[in-house]
Amino acid sequence: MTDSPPKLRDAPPADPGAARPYHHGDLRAALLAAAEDELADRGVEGFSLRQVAKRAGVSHAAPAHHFGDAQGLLTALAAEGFRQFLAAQAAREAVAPPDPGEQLVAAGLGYVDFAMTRPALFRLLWQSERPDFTDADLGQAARAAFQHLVDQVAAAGGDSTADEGAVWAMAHGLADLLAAGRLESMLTLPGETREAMIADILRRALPPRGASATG
Amino acid sequence: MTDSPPKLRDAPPADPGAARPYHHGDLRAALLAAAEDELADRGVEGFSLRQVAKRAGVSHAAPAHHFGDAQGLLTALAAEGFRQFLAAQAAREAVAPPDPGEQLVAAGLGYVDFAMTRPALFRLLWQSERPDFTDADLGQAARAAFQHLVDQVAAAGGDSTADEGAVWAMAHGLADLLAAGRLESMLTLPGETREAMIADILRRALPPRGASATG
DNA sequence: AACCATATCCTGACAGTGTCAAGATTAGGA
DNA sequence: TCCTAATCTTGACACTGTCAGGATATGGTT
Repeated sequence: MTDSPPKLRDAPPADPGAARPYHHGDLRAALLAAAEDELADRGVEGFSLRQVAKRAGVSHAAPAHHFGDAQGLLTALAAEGFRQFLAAQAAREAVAPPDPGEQLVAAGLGYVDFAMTRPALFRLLWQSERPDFTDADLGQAARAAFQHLVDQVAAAGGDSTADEGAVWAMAHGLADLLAAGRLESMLTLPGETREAMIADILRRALPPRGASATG
Repeated sequence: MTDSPPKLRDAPPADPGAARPYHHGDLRAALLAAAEDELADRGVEGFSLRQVAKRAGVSHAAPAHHFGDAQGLLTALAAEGFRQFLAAQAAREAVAPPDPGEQLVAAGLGYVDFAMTRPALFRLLWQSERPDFTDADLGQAARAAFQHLVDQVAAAGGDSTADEGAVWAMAHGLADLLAAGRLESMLTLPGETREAMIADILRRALPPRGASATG
C-alpha cells in the first residue's frame, strides 16, 4: 500500500471560536470519520454515539437524521469498510505476479494489511455484532469480498469447500491475530522479513499442486 | 468431547416464591454461570452487569463484592474460559494417535470444538477488549494456552516463528469463522465429513516434511 | 423578490447502564 | 453472648441510546 487509505473525513473538526453554522455541510461523512476515530480510540465495545456527535461538533441527536440509530451508523461504516477492505487486497494484487497462486497470496497480504493498518475497522467488520449484517448495502459489500475469494481460489486451481476454507481461514487467522497484537514474535520482525514470512505461511493454505479445477 | 463441559453453575437460579436467603451461598460461581448465559444471549457487546445480577437473583450491586466491577467479572470468566479452552484441546489429543503431527491436528480440532460449542465464551477470549488481559490469573491462563501450542509445534518438528504462526493462524481462523457462522458451505456438511475436512485443512499448516527441529 | 415545504439540527426528556456510598443482614470466632 | 467482618441491599450519580417536539436554514416555486 503506497498511498494512504482514503479518509472518510471531509469537514474540519469543529473549529472552536468560529461560529459554527447551523447546517454542517457534509455531516454524514464527518460522522463516519468521527465514528472510525471513536472506534480506534475506545474500541468497538466502548463506542459511544454521543461521543461521535461531540467529535463532529454537533448535538447528540444529530446522527439520527442521517443514520437512524447507532446501529445504522455502524452499518454504514462497516459497508464502507468492506469496500476498502477489498481495495486493500486489490492494491496488493496489482503489484503481484499474474500467477493465480501469487495473486491469492497477494490478496492475503492485503487482507493482513487492512487488519494491521486499521484494526478498529477490521474488528467492526469481523468481530462485532453491532452492524446490521442483513442490511442490503452491507450485505452486498460483504458478499463481494467473499466472492472475490471464491473467484481467486477457482482461478488458482481449486474450487472445493476445503480450498476456500483453508485460504480464507489462514488469511483471516493471521489478520486477526496480528491485528490483536498477538503473534508477538512475528510483530517484532522487520517489515520485509515479516511480509515474506506471511507470504510463505499463506502459501501453505493454497490448493495442493496438481489439484483439478473441476469438482 | 464425550462429556459435557464443566458448568460453572452451582446454585439454583433464583427460585421464586421460596424466600431467598440473604446470603446466597456461592454467589461467585452463580454469577460466573449467569455471565456466560448472558454472553450467549446478548453477546459480548450487549452484556449487562445488572442483567447478570438479575439472572442470579441478587441486587444490581452484589457482583461488586466478588469481582469489583464488570471488567473484573469478565476477567475471571475469561480466565476460567482459557482453562476450559485448553481442556477442550486436551480432550481431543487424548483420543488421537500419539504421532506429534496428529496431536497438533487434534489440538486444532479441540480449538474449533470450543469455538463452536461455546461461541460466546470464545469471543470473550479472543475478540473482546473488556477483560483485563494484564490480570495475573488471566495472563497465566492465556499464556498456558499459547505455551501448549509452542510445545506441540516443537514436538512436531518445527519451532520457528513461521511454524507457530501458521498452525495458530489456521486453527484460529477456522475457529473464528465457524463460530461466527461464516463458512456456510462447511457448516452444512454432516458432522463427520466436516471434521475430516477440518483435519485436512489443519494439516496444511503443519511444518513442512523433513523440517529440522533446530533453528 | 417573497414564500413555504422540507431537510437539517437542537433541546429536553426517559429508561437503562456501571459504579460508588451508606445502611441492613448474616456468619463465624472470641 | 457479643462483636467483627463478610455479604448483600438500597439509593444516588453521571453516562448512554432513543424519542418527541421545536428551531433554523435551504432550494424551488410563484
